[in-house]
Amino acid sequence: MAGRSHTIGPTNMAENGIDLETLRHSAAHLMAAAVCELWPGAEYGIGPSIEDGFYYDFLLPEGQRFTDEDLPQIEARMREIASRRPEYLRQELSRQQALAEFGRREQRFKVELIERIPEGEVISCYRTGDFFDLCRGPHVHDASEIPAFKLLHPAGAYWHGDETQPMLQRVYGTAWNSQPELDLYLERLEQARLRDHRKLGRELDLFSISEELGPGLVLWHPYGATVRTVIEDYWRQAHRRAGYQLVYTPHLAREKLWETSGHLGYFADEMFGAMEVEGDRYRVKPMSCPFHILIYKSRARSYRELPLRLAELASVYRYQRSGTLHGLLRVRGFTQDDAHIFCQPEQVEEELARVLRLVREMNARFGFYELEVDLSTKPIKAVGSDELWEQAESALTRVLLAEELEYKLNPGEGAFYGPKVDIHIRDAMGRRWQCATVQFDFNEPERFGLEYVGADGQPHRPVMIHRVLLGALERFFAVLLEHYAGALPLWLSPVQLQVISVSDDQLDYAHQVALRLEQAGFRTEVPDRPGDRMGAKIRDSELAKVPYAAIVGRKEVEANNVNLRNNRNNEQTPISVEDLIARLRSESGS
RNA sequence: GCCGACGUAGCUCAGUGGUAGAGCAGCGGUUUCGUAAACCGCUGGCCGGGAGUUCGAAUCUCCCCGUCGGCUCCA
Repeated sequence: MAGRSHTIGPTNMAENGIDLETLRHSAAHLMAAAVCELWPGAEYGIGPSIEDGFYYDFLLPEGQRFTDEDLPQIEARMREIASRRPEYLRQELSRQQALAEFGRREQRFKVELIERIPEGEVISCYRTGDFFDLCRGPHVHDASEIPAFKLLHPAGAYWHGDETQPMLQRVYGTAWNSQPELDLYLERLEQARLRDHRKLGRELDLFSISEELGPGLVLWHPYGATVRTVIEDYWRQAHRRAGYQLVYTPHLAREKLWETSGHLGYFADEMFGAMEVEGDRYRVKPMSCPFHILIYKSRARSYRELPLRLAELASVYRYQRSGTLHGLLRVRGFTQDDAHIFCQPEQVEEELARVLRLVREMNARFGFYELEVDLSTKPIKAVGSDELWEQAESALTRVLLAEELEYKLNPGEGAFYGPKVDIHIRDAMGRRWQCATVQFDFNEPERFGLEYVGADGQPHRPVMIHRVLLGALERFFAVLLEHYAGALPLWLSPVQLQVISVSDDQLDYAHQVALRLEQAGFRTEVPDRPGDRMGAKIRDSELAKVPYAAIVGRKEVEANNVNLRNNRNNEQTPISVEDLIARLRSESGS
């Protein structure tokens, strides 16, 4: 899950005990040993340790599949094997020996793996009881050294992750150095479940996805739409400040446009089908770049007006396979905070630096301070000259260094049309999310024949940079919700304050107070369901994660003030409405 | 799309072949109350959809749709 590579537990550091990677890898072997005993003739693929656990892939005889009920049985067999304390015995084999050994055992996946091992590399295997596996190691001494493990869920997984390959049966598990650590991890999984944006979205009445509407299409309810509007307003303001010009473009275009851009060639699988209009074919847009390019091309451009930064909150539609949809994190219709920067080659570094600064500023505003950067470079199949790539990659590297952003290099992982920088944020649970991405594009300026007139009076080709900062509003909203567990900061809360009357007698006063707050620009509600007691209203207010309640009873009416209740820490303060407004202003940064 | 699981009231869930249930929410009434739930009553379901087995299906079988956990891909 690129957008959701969850790390739930503490990092994989062994505080006391065995290195967790070793431990988990050994647990994977133990599980494979158990599976091979229970399903004789099972073939095994790979079984690595992963963040928070391990898995192992199997091909069971006669196309059998694991079900949830199988897991306790496998786990019991693992414990039984572990109680015999089999040692993990290392053995180095020659290529021929290894091929013969796994050939004899009819382990075709292992044979394939051995064939892929480069000449001259040591081929090592590990034996655990009757289980024999190709493996680099290292491992624990014996199976009793795995103090705490649990199998989590079965899943299907293609061999080498390739759909054309057979689908293997994967079992995920987790292993820790002690039972309390395992318990803590399971508890964190439960915590993550509680702050799942899909659950919060329903409970807080923020959004829904309706089967009648269609999978992967989002309905933003009034509260959710309010948050989105706040995000959008801030975004527009920040972009205008940063020198962007805002544009709007349609949701449809002639299919021909996507031929020109090249999207039909390599992106057709993700585009919704064509519709016929007056003999012409139209497509719903999966991205906005061609539209922004057409704005650029609508007249001759001078070097004097570059960089031209066109930005749009653009709703796009992409056909995602049904199995990949996931709440707001993976949808078919979403809104990118898209922008395209057209500039002269020598302006590239400055533009990149500005984008990165804007990424920092915006993420910080939303409460994300930790950024992790991936730089992906030229893949084997690519357009554009080596020289262009070289320039762009070195510009990216220089800017990352200058901005003091540490980055991870992913050689060959760039898009075919240009190198890219992906920026990940870490949320409150330590999970990593990709939101912002900056990509060079050597393809489209060429295809659309973009030009500007330079100081020399000659036509030149501009450099084009695609970038999103929040990514998609849907996904970003989901990340925000999970980050704050639904308790959004004051400036983002759909309802910032509720005025709660002690009895119905103070309702008039409550409405007067609310009116003053609304006039001061705060989103305010007065709960007035007849018969509800103050306690019930406070409870509802807390459950709705409204940051503040202003309690008004007889005392407050008399003193012409309110009793401010911080719903998040139950702090109570008598305060005048003027002071309350000042306080809310300062907290919300407005 | 593929593998597995699941789908009962708006929500959370009970109900394994014999008349569809609970709590919360909603609605009506009574209560006017000081920091997380007042009380009484009522409404609400083609048991995801379709086909089949059966005297009889929420329950068993098959197909479809959707959701969830993965694989792949990505904002």
